[in-house]
Amino acid sequence: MSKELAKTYDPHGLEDRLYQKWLDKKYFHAEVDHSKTPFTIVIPPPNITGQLHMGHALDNTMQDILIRYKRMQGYNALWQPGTDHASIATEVRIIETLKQEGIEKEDLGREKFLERAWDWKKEYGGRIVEQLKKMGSSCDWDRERFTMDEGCNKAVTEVFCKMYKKGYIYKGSRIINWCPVCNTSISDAEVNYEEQAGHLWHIKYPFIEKDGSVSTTRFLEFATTRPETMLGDTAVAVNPNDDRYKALIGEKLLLPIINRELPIVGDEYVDMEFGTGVVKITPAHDPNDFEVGKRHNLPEVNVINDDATINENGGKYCGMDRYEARKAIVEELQEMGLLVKIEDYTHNVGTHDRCKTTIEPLIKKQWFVKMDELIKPAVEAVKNGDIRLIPKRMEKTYFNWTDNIRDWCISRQLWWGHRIPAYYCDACGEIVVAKSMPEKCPKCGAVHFTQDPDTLDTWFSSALWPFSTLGWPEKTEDLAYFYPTDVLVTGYDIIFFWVIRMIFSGYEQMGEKPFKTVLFHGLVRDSQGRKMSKSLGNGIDPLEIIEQYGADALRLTLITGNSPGNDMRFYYERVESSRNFANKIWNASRFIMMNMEGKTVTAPAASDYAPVDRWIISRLNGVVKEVTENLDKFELGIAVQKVYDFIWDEFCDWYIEMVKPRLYNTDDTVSQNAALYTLKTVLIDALKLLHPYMPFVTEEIYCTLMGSEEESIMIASWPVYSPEKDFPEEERNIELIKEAVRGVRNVRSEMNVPMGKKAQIFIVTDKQDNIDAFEKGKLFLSSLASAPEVTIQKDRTGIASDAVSVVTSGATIFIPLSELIDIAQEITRLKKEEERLNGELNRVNGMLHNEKFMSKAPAQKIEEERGKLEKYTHMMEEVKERLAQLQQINQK
RNA sequence: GGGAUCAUAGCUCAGCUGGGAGAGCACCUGCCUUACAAGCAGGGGGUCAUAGGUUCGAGCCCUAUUGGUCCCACCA
Repeated sequence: MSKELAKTYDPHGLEDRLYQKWLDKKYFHAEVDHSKTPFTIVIPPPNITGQLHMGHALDNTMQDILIRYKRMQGYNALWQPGTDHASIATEVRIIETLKQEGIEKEDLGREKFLERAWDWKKEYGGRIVEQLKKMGSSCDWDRERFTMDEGCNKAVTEVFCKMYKKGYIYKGSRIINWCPVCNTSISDAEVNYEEQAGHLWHIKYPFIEKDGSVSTTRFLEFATTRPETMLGDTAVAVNPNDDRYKALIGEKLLLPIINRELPIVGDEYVDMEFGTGVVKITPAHDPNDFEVGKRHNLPEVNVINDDATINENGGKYCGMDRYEARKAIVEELQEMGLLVKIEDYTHNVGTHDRCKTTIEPLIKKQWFVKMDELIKPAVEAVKNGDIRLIPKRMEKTYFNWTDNIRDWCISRQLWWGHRIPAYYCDACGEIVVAKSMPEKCPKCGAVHFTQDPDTLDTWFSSALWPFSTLGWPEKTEDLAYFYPTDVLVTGYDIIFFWVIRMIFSGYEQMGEKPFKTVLFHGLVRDSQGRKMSKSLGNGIDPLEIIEQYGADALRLTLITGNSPGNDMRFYYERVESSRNFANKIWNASRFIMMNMEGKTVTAPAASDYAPVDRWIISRLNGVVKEVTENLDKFELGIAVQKVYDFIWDEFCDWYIEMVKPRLYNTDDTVSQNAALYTLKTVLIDALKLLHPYMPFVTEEIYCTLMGSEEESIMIASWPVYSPEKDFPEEERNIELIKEAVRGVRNVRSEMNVPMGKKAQIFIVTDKQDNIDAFEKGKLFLSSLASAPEVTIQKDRTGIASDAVSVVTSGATIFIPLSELIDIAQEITRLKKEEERLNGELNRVNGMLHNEKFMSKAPAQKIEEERGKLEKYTHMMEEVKERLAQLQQINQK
């Protein structure tokens, strides 16, 4: 033994040391190897601005579990890591720091700004990676990538040019979501709708009569939540089926303040039930009005600047902020007598998910990805099961988005990101999309070009992540071997941002899905179920938890009792119990090693194993089978629960205790060796099953047990279920003994017999099988049941009639404790037992006498129930007989 | 408006294809039994939201209702 384990489990100093060892040994590294089957996961790249939070911790633990499991199973496991440039998030952060220095982004200029951004990346980009390492993540760090590294840039340019040629990328003037604070367009997915208290202003516009005069008597009333946009009104719409208004279609109204003529148009978009059934149409500042405008060829009058102030089209309101203008316009309308009323009204307002600013719909020239064709294979893949979403219900969310998909606005008015590879001829304005600055204009022959100033949506490059990280657009061996990847693990909150976009990009660029399975997890919430957020200050720092309890405890906590796609609450108490579990294995291992000290433990002959050895081997075998199946079905929480129960309950609380007498008996070294060997081998396999979840503590124990730091559990082979290790006979027999032990303990506890007080027990059964079973378990039965003497016999000969009796399915156990027994109390206890058995018998009999059950239930089920009937009948007889006896004594 | 999801022990949650209700924590009782008090042994506690239905059999499947959470749409 190279060293001993410390007395208490302490993760400090252990985790960093082992992680370094794994790195040094290159265990995380994967190379193309055609003799092995690849298993690949690409990491959802964390933002370079990011700090490790509980979401990352959960996400990475799940991936690490899968990767470690598959690696142990002999797969060529690659966990591809990297980080995301997070264009807008990073740019905002840099602007903030610049502001602190009193510098504006524009003053610095694009080039200097990008220098700052790269400095930032260098300084903070590595931070999140170091934090992932603290979690124990077994990523292949030699392959670490960045969405703006050379390879990814190449992939982005390639895709952009390819899709432009195909007509899938186009530049168009459309209404887009504009963030006046970030000063950029954003995609639909980046808009959050928030309920806000506002008002509904009822306004009326006067008719322009046929003679051209403005009516002083005829008005048309409507309601709006945004009065300031009236400056851009170019029509008023009514529903053509609306009897109240259809005759008015074609007539004209006067837009007050601006004095613009507005036609009344008929459009079915107008809801007759809502408000007055009349809608003012502002094509330049409302997505729906934009559509109406297109249908009726209405002019688009833009009245709002990029910074959300009113522009020159707003007449005297020019220069005012949108909310200031709102106030002023309402006042003016009131003075003109055109304001009918103001109602309180709560409605949903679109806000930018990054900065929470109310977005402003504006018509802008932007770049778009045409989605209708691209989305088809992505829909098909999920429909036909080529890509599996776990849990399955996520498919609904997925289809909900794909069915209503709109073109994706990909251009951003930002500097930090992939610059759009579009060049404009300085002479004629011709657009050339190319991988580099063109030499001369294909249209006019001029040689000077200006590159489009915009950058791409950050998700454009993330969409390519599963193949860009493997070398695409080059045809690399890595790509051929590791693509498509196996599992994508991520939160359900980025299905639209990322998952769908990776899927259609994979099919479009690679002609193949990017991954076979998507495993979703939920959010980690605080103990009160609230989202962890900076503003609430309720975030729990995973690094602090690791510092306090260790990464293993954190990992176990995040996985236990968690099922795919479900949110979970985080409690310190749960981490503590996870840490306690680590301590439990630690001490069990310590105990086993202490007992092996100075002995050479060898594989025993098959006949030297005790039944209890075969029992735990068989139980382990069953657990191996189930846990493997659960892991294959991505049921990580269920799997680890089984490992936990096996280790703590069956292995520690039962097997170790059962085996102690043999360990302490130096006379029978054969039996002692069998026990030690079983302890050791079962422990090793249990550690292996646990390793993906708790990599550090399992590695530390494993190496100590093996006596060498050169060993590693993470490259050891995963336990395999084997039918030869099934011992149903021993499982049954040991279960009988456990039941007997529990029965004795139960009675002793009820009667307040202290541990120290030993009492002889008699085990009575007329079944030879059971006698044999108890006979073989006699040794540990005695210690577990605090009985100095255990007598096994076929009848009650020689047992005091006032002994306490416990009826179990294998035998009736008598404990002669005459000085303690209270006959009346004993009768009550047995009557309760009789009642219970009666209930059981009624249930079983009910089933077995039900003709329909007998004819329809599976034969196996019927057999099962028959077995129970026999068992309970026998137990009932025992109880009745015992009761009769006691009642007799009581009468004396 | 459309959809998803949840409702199980005091709390937080498991419960995989329907076949006798589980865990952790908390609580009560007794134990420092030489691996572990971060522990051991024992115990209490659930009409599985409500009402119907399908089935020999429902926590699980179907329908409706109530309450909570979330996503999508965005009727001015």
